Amino acid sequence: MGRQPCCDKVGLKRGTWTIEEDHKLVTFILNNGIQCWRMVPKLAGLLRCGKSCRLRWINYLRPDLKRGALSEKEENKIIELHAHLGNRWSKIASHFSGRTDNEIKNHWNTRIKKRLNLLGIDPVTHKSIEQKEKSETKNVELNNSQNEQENIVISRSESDHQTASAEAKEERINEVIDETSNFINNYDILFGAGLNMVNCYSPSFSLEDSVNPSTSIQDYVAIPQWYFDSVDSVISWNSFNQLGSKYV
DNA sequence: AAACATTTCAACCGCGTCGTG
DNA sequence: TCACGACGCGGTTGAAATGTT
Repeated sequence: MGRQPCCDKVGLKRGTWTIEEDHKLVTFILNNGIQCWRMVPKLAGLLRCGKSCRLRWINYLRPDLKRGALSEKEENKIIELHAHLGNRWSKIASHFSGRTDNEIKNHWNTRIKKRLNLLGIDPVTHKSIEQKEKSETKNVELNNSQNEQENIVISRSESDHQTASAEAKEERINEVIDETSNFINNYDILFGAGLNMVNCYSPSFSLEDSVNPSTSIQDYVAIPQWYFDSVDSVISWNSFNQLGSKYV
């Protein structure tokens, strides 16, 4: 058989965590580490499922978490990374020490999306909204013209058909190249990061190619997290109590 | 001061992947 | 190889906080 079930959900507590629960979870993890999330709530004396404990620890209780709002520099880095990685929040978060995927995702959905929209950039495609609309119109026109061409081509010879189709493809490729270079120029002006977007479109592109040249690669690599020898070496309960004041 | 609207973000849900027996 | 279950991830929800009228 496979592994044992994570938890039976009957009788388990849900919703906002209390200070007491946080205290129990932090004490347990700092003293024992995490072998298996399924066992954590039982051993820590919590009426929560392992999944809930994991989430609480990762998103809120980890001692290495940064507190406070994301800086504009961090925001810009998120935007850059999102342009390459899309909604892969955990991948994006791995480029920031002390920030969680949930935090970045929330920040993206509540603030960055709006900021990009205000700047006239589509947050999904990272294209200029105006150009995106143009591009969509062009695509419709292109499809229509292709349909027309196809109707005409039916009566043409096979070789004529191939020529028309190749021309339409070439035209479309040129359009995409124009749109891409315009967008890259606009994006570079907006964020001024020296972002080498051209490389994004090359087959050999890697994330290392795209980073700001003034930033070392190490800045983009998440520091390995929380290896604990003892509770006292990492966090004191005085500092934890300060965190706890958030709830009062 | 109260009522209502909007924003924020912690927590949950469901799914895909991977490990185990 | 298969079935089962833990884990991790991304999308979504809803309560609390904040802003506006």
